[in-house]
Amino acid sequence: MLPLDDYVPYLLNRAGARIAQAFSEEIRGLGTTLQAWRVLAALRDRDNQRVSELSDHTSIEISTLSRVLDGMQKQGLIARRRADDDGRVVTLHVTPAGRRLTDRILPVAERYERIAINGLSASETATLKRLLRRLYANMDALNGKREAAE
Amino acid sequence: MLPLDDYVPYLLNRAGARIAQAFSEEIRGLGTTLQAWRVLAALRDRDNQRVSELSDHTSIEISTLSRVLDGMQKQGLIARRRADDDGRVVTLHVTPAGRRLTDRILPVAERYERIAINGLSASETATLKRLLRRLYANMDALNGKREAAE
DNA sequence: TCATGATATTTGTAAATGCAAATATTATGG
DNA sequence: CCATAATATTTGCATTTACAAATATCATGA
Repeated sequence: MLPLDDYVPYLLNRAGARIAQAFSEEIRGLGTTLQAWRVLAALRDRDNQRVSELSDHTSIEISTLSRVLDGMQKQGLIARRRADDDGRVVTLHVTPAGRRLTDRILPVAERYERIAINGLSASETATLKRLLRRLYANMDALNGKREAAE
Repeated sequence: MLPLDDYVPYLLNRAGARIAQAFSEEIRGLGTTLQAWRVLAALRDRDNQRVSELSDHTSIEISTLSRVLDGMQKQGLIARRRADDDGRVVTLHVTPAGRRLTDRILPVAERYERIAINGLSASETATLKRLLRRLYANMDALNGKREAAE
């Protein structure tokens, strides 16, 4: 049978797409993009990440991310630094301008979180977050298995 | 504060991206794409949808969708038909070949649903679905408000 | 130490995407 | 009935994206 609105990947995509769409439109007014925000948010969580880590934390494919970083660097939002202990690794750093932009986006991000979970109780929100983390872990386990098989 | 993994849009995107990624890779072996599957799944739910409805149900931007439909039409998976009561409207129909492809993707889709919700109880799964529908409705309400303001 | 393989990132290139404009058709008010 | 506005879809075009290949650096074992 499988009606569409009982299919988790569909529900997930649908909700995510709507939030991303609305949020993107809004921060366009701040002269930036959703992808750039994902990078800034990840680096706010922890600065000094390497490109591959950032790719993981933002869900941006690594070669795409490389070019997103080009753009952000040109805008002076981030800086690339070559790791001194391993010359292959590039680490990313938020500049003061990047921090200022982050601070302007943050209230918007917080507002969209509130809009998204509007009408959910605190316990429902906590459950939602827990289940979403579990979904991610489930998919991640699958990835691990596939890589191990190679 | 806002740590990233406590932020609903982030958790949503992250889980959705992982599922989409794994599923895409898999159905590539069937000679098709995630976007095409979204169209087929939506039309399986209800055939005869117009382009704008399909855009809504698949979360594919309408001009992008128009070209996805071009490709699927060339592959003989769907047919376009002009509505006889309104010449502006184009409705979409799955062909027998499209149905055969759908039948081959369906078991894969069902498997990914199972993988995603692995470890969740039936009641947790039901809760997850309910909360995701609510999130979508919340964002949709926002859209409605914005359009009404114009 | 040197050759070979592994890892991290970037770049080449073709395809996908999305905004805005164009096109086609229908609805509405005078 | 006609002009104008509204609606549905497609197309022009610049940007973004992703796969594969290239590049740069490091690790390993003979």
